[in-house]
Amino acid sequence: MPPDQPGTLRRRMTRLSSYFLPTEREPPADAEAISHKLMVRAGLIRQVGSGLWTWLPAGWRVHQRIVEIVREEMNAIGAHEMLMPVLQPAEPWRRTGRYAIEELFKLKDRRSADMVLAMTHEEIITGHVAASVRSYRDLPLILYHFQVKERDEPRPRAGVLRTREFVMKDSYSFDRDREGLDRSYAKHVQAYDRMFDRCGLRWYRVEADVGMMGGFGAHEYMAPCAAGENEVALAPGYAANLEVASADPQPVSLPSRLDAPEEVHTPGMTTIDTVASAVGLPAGALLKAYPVILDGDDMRLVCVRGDHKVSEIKLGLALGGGFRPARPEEVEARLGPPGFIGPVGAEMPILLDQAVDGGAGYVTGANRPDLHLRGVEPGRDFPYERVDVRTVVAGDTVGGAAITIEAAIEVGNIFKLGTRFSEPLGATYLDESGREQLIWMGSYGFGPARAAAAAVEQYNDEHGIAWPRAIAPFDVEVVALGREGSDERELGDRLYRELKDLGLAVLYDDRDAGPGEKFADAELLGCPARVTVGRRALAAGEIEVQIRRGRATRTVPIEGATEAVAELWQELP
RNA sequence: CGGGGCGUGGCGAAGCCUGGUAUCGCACCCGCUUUGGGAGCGGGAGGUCGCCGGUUCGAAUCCGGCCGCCCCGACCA
Repeated sequence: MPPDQPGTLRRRMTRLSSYFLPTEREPPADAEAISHKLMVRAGLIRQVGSGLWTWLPAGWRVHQRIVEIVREEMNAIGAHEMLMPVLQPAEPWRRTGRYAIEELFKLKDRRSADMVLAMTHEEIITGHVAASVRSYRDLPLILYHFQVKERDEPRPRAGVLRTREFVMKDSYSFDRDREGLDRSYAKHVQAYDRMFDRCGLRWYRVEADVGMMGGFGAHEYMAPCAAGENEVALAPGYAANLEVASADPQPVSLPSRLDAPEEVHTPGMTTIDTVASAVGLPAGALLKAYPVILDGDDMRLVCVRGDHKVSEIKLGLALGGGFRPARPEEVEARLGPPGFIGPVGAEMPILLDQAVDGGAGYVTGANRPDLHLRGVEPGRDFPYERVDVRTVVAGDTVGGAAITIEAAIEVGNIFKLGTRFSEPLGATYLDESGREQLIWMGSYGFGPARAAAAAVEQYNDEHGIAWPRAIAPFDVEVVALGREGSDERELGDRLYRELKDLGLAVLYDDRDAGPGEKFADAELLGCPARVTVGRRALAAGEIEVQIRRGRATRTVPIEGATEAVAELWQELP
């Protein structure tokens, strides 16, 4: 799909009477997310199947405006646009080990060769670079494309927020070493910050999990909104995905020390809450024991404060590998009855979360039925290794400031891959001394569809969407009241032409519909400014301009109205 | 993958329990009226009730199987 060049979008005739903008009065019955409801109602998107969406003309204009912003910022950091196929041979995916990914669509061609539908393009781009880059003189490089991604998602949801097919801008950086990668990464940070600013989104750049791909660092760009699938932990100067966030815990009042642990009878009390109220202490004065089995079949006992939860992501990072929770029979065999386990006497390495105070007495399971221990001191009563594995909670502090937790949707991510792909695919170069070296890579994604949906999530009211100026389907919607041939229509026609000539993208509602319907449709679609030409104002020598966000209206003299509207538009958010 | 729900003209719903000629609102078409907040009156078109099978004189309705879609969780390279 060739992009619209600046200008061509704007010269096109866009009269609503002959445009395909099917609005709906009611949202689809199965829609939950605001962006899902509004984008369907406003005639921007339509569903084809689970996680499969068509972009209708007005919706595609939004998409393409975002694409153009992204393209400009990528070009500004010296990246080169290209295009790679979605349908690919399976072979390079086998080489990188990604053929096993369940989300990867797999198929066979007519000669029964294994093929895949790409979910990203590391394999192919790295193959090209491996084949053509020979020397350190060829580096660094940043290459990118806008291409469809296919992912067999277990659960598509919320309109275009999580789909099985979507366009992504993916770029890939190639450098000779780690420092070079850091520089390419920094360029992307700069470009991405600008992209999201220009799209008019509220966003955060947060520290992210590097996931199963390993890697040397990653950030996610998160747009806060109710329909978001992620949570971000925020404090002044701090932003992280909740999955990996770290913070100082809130204090908990602990009982005075004991010389040695004492048994407490706790019949049938297998939960933190029941034990806490039985001993008359806050949940944070208890230790929660979480037994896990490592990939090598070894067992570890992870302990966090009773009022905290283990973050499986952080635990995975701390363990440096895969793990699973121990099954009840494994707990029974190696520790004690589930519900009454604890670190004292446990014959396995113990990982103690750093929120647990070292020199104080905690209540823990006794590894015997119906018994807990009080006054248990880490170090004195059991050996441990310090880890940071808990999920932070709102009210914890970073640098003394309390964090808040907000739902957000991931709209972009940037990732230091290192040599994860260059190694299996043989992407190397010769350095100055003629030695073969692996290329250091980064990969960077941006989802225009998600950015569009996030904008709808962030900017809407009971009447519909209120687009940021930069990505609205049209800059101005002209609503002419009255019928064909009336003075209102005549002036509407004129304003439409003049606004277009000034370079604005204008949608002109020239339908033979009532005023209520026109206003309702205009506010649903959400162009940043609406120009109304009606008899009332016409008689006074004025037209009316409504700013969509906030819905404030003002009148403008007909004389010089076009310039006034264009000036006003420049100042919109 | 676990749990829950839904499938009836373009959209939203009722009817299903208790089997008997498919209903309502909006949208659509024609005519007249109406034009600053989703208009009024009159006339009209449009549905294999997701699919297949079974029970029955008769199935949107009861039974079985399948398909599709949504939500929560798990997952999300």
